[in-house]
Amino acid sequence: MSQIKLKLPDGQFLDVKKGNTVLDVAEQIGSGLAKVAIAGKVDGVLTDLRTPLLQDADFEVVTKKSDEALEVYRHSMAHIMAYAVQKKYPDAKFGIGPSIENGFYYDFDLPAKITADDFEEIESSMQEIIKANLPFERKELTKEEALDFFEKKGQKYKVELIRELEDQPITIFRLGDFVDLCRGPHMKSSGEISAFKLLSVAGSYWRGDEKREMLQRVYGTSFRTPKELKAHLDMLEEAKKRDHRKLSKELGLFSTHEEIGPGLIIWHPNASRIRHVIEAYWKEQHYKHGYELLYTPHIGQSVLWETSGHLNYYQDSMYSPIDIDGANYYLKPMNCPFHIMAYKSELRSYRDLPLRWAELGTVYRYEKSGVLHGTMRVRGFTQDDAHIFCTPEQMAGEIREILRFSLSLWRAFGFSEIKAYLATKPAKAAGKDNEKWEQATEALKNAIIAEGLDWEVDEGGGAFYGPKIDLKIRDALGREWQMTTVQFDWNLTERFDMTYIGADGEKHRPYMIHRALLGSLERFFGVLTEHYAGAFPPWLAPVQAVVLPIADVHIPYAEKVLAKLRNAGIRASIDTSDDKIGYRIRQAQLKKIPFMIILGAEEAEEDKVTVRYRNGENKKMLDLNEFIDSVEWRKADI
RNA sequence: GCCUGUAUAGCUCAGAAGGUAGAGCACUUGCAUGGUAAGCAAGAGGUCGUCAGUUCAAUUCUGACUGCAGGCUCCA
Repeated sequence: MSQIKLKLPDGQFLDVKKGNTVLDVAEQIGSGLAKVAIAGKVDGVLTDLRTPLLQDADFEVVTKKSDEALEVYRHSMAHIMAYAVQKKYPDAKFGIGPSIENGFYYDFDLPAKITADDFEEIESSMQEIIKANLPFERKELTKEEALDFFEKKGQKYKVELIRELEDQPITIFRLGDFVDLCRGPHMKSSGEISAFKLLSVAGSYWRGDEKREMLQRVYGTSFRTPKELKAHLDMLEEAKKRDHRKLSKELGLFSTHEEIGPGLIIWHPNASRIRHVIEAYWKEQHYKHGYELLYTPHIGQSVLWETSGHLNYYQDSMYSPIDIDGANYYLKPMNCPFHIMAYKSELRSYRDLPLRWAELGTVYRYEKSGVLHGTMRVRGFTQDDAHIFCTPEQMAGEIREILRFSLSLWRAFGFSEIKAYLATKPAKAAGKDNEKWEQATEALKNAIIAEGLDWEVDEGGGAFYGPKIDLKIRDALGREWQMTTVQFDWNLTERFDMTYIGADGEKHRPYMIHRALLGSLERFFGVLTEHYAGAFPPWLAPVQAVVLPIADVHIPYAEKVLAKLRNAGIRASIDTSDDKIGYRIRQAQLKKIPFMIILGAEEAEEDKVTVRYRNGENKKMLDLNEFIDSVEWRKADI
């Protein structure tokens, strides 16, 4: 038997017998290690413990504590769940069952519908499987053997998958009576798993294709310990509490109406106040960053959308035309053509560039009814849009500037964890303008690196008209939201035949960059609401302070304090209802108002105020002016 | 759009073998002027999402539609 050479993480080499399994090697390194081994990593690929090693490789043992082990756990959980489902429905056909962030799922084709009521039964069946401590048995088959095996079982989805597999041999895993096509890796046995819970069931298309069969997908979550599981379930609870749709009802933020139409948002006074503050800050910052602001119409004639190409490529997302005097007008799904028309209304010189034109532009897009979600996904929304027209030489600097600007906005709104995704040339743009693509992609990459952002490449994720950067921001619950997008566009400049006169006196094509920093105000507002759980920081809070006189006799003094607060530009209100002070404090607390100014005989006498902070903290007998000075009522540079 | 649920007062939710409904909060009024998360009492408020079907009778059963929810696909 020949030997192979494995390179361990510490740089040492280990000679082992060819054909030894990952587990054998772990054993060789140390029996303690073998005990805690969950899988191996061979040349960076997660590999099952039972896999024989056939050639020299970088070798690493994945132990219980690593994140990769958690993936293995969850993937194994998916098999255990599938086994439980097979016990309940022997005719079940199986789709796929991977591990995902925070859990796992499995897709089933079943003779009956699974509902949440079935979870308890399936869970206890899973418990039994775990208790039985059944081994996961790995077996290698040829493609023919595998096809034969699953065809006999009537597992048509597995057969379809195997047909497309090129790797030989094909591996299957057996757990009790459940045999699944699977690359692995898996645990040694089902008993090594402890904390799990089934969460939900939903439909999902086979292979994500809406023309294919609809399968039933059961989602579950699992962790190494019950404690971690509980922490995750608590987080889900917390997310429910923070749901912007729920908070909207509690705080009076927005509404939608069947009579108006789905996905169309009515902003109520409190949300409108917040939006006003956001917009005011946004506009001020844009002027500071060298932008000009534009206002453009909501509709435009068909010829505009023909030129832009939207009627060709984007019509599915556009609403039917409106006939005006025999001409077809379309509601705008994007603002760019209008900005381009503004550009084209004059002859432009290279001396005019760059032009940075921004607009809070409200657009309308047809979104499938099933995707609508609160203010996060709607049919009418306002983008914080801008278009930058520049020379090719200016491009890199402009990108850099946009990123920096975006980061400063996110910081201002209280978000600090940001990740960039560099979307490169897609297959459909293949061949064309390679040099341009490379240049622009390079500029985007350099900007990301210069800003010190965490990032990864989204290979082929760019639009057909140019590469882009998307920024995802992480909220207080650790959830990621895609917000900022910065996109190159060589298509529209061409279609609209945009030009500028260069230093050489000749016409040149400008570069165009689309960008939205917050994304859309509706979506941003939803994220902001959930991030702060409705307890907006003072500068954003619709009501910043409420004045609460203890009893009627204190109203005159309270009015005086209210006037002073308002004079200082603070959004303050007064609650003179005849409820007792405890009740009014409760009301203010439920409305998450940052400051309660409580005034009674003592305060009136000494011309002081008592402040109750939103967190319950109480500061008695403060000087009003000193209190006012202690709070950031507005972002410094508004 | 597709799958699975779901729809009762402004909100959160009960409810009936098919005989037109109830609580808490909110709201209105009265009493109480009360120092840090719900004072007391009374009152008002619903064609039980819409339209059909079955039935002597439908808010309850059936179907369609619409909205909403969780997913899938798509996306700011």
